Amino acid sequence: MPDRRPENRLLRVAVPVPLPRLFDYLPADDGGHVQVGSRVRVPFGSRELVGVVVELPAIADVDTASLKPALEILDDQPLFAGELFDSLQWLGRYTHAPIGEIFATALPGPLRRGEPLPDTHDWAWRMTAAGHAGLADMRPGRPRLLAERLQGGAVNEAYLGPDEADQDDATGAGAWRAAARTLAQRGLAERIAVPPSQAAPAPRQGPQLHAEQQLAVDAVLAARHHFAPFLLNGVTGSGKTEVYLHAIGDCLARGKQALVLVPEIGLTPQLLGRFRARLGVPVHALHSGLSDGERTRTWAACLRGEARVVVGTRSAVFLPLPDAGLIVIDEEHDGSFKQLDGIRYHARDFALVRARALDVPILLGSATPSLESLQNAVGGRYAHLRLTRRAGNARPPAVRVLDVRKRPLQAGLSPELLDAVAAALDADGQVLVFKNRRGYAPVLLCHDCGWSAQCRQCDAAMTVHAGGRRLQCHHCGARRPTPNACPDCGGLALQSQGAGTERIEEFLRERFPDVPVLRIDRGTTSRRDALETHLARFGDTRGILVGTQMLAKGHDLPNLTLVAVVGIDEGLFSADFRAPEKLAQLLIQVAGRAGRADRAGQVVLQTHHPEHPLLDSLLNGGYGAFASIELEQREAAVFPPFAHLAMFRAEAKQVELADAFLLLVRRALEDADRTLRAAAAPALELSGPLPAPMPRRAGYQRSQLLLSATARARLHRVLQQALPVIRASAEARRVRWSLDVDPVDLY
DNA sequence: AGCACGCCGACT
DNA sequence: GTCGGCGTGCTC
Repeated sequence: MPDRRPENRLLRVAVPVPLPRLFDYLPADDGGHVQVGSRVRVPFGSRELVGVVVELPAIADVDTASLKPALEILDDQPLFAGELFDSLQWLGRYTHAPIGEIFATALPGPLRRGEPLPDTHDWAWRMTAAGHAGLADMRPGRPRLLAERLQGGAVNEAYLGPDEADQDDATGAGAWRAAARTLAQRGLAERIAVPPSQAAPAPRQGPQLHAEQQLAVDAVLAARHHFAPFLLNGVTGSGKTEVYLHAIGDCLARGKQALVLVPEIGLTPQLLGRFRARLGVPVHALHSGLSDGERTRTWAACLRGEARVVVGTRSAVFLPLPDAGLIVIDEEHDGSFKQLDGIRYHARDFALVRARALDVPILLGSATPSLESLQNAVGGRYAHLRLTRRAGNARPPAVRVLDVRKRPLQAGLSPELLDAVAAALDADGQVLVFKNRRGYAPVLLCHDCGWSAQCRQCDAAMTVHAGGRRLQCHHCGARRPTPNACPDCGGLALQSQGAGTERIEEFLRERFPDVPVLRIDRGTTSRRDALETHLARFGDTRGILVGTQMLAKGHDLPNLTLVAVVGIDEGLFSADFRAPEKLAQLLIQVAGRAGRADRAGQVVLQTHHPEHPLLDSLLNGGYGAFASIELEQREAAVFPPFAHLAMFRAEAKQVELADAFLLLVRRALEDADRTLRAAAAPALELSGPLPAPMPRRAGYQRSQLLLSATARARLHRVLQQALPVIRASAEARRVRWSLDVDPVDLY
């Protein structure tokens, strides 16, 4: 039996600094009892930091001469225990990130700074004695309705309305809370702290499941006691959420916690309202719009097992789940699950690791699954559940491809597209003009014949550099000057892609002066709730919406009869191997916005490449057909999911410094790979240093180096061996650099 | 990452 | 004569 007495134990602490090692401390003078997973305040150089205890080595085993004592034990119960502690260790090894930074990113700000775990009581309202006496004299109205309800006993603040479905509905919860405050001002009611709700869930009956949904639910319930990954592949409108609700309801009935991850844009009040109304337990939301205090209380409520259901965005994957029973990832293909800075984790992938460690089922839902997940389903690693039927009678929209080669374009819009817009407006419909301009590097395109500049050595488009004067390949680095005329047809209509949404909006305003034109993009809609507000004001009247990604999902637009998609050609010929997948997902999603049960919608795709295989497979065989062709191409080209990638990025004031660092990285990786080659298996492929998609940003020159390996284990071993050399180099300190395992955006 | 220590230019 | 530039070294 090891000696566990605290006075004979050191604290081995993970400190939030970018150093890949742990630091030992003598026990704190206060002698507080420490456990692995608790936070401690420690001296570090000339400052104080909050770290996490990861080991309690015996004093006898360590040279204590240079050790300082810890200052304060911050938790008497560990914040990271069991599964979460282990899974975070795994994440550290997988991302090759310092463990101290991993723990720090897993915690909400206040806990990271050392504040105590907050109370997690609920608030309730109850009548005062004066209230009971005064009820009879009250005038009719909302306050009186509420007072009558409170007569029956205190009511949790989350359930003030007459109907639980009202919660968080702007007019619902807000108005009832106002009524409660009115009562309080008159001394008729008071707000009291109550222990968190322990009530058994009071779920409500949902609609009857159709046969496919029932099969899916049965499959999940049959596997509910163990780790089991499911891909729930359901077309738009097929009722995936109903399947989630049944699985979650079962999880709650077993007294377990459920975690639901949704994309940033997917966490709407409507979704929360639906969950709350149906599940009959408090549903916690976790997203970037919450205050530090709210996030921290939710974290604490999870740790204490009080929160039974949490719906959250990416960072919710770090919540402690002592009683986990189920994890759901909605829209699993969505790019917002990947964190792009700091610890570059993928919430979907980490959730899978956690589900395995927790030994619970995990449900990945999407109408347009990622090729990674599809491949896992095809390979039998995930059970593949399909929902092919649309609920109700909703018909899929009619899709028309418009060939715009040699057509006169105004603000990038063809006359035929404008005719379709006019017709839809004449029929009192709403029109969405969707401009796809998602971070693709600019490619060169001939407007006359559709030719685009391709690299001679790679199967990829070249990107436009140096203000349009040069073409460069991001795969091999090849360069050549931009041609003056199209090499195919001799035309002079070469253009690098793109009229922006502002230009389109301006043009449409002039062209259709008598209807409202609303532009929705990052520029007009930076605040979180601004989208809802804008769309609410736009209403159901005839008019035109112009926008990008943000309009691809979310808010229902029942009067939307025409979706016009422009600017897809850069996606068809992007240098990014993931561009076709993203474009196909986007097209399916945007198209799904048109039309309702009673009125079929219309989708118009404007392109220079009406015969492109992507459009052909998508239009004729749907996403499934597209995906199987695309998977074959990925396999042939040895791209994910048939290869595993990692990306080093570097930026510096001078390109030379960034490139010098990446060259050192390259050499270190090649050395490491050579020493491992005895272990057989094909070698690592390296490409770079190459200029990053936006080669200059904020005065910094940015370069990147891509690694690719067919065996994941090899990729990790090479990184593990090379990283100490890389970190210790003088070059590393002259640049800002990062390593991204499983990068999603290469260009 | 911070922060301290340390050795070279334009200012009270 | 000093204030401050950022190179480089270290953090239990």
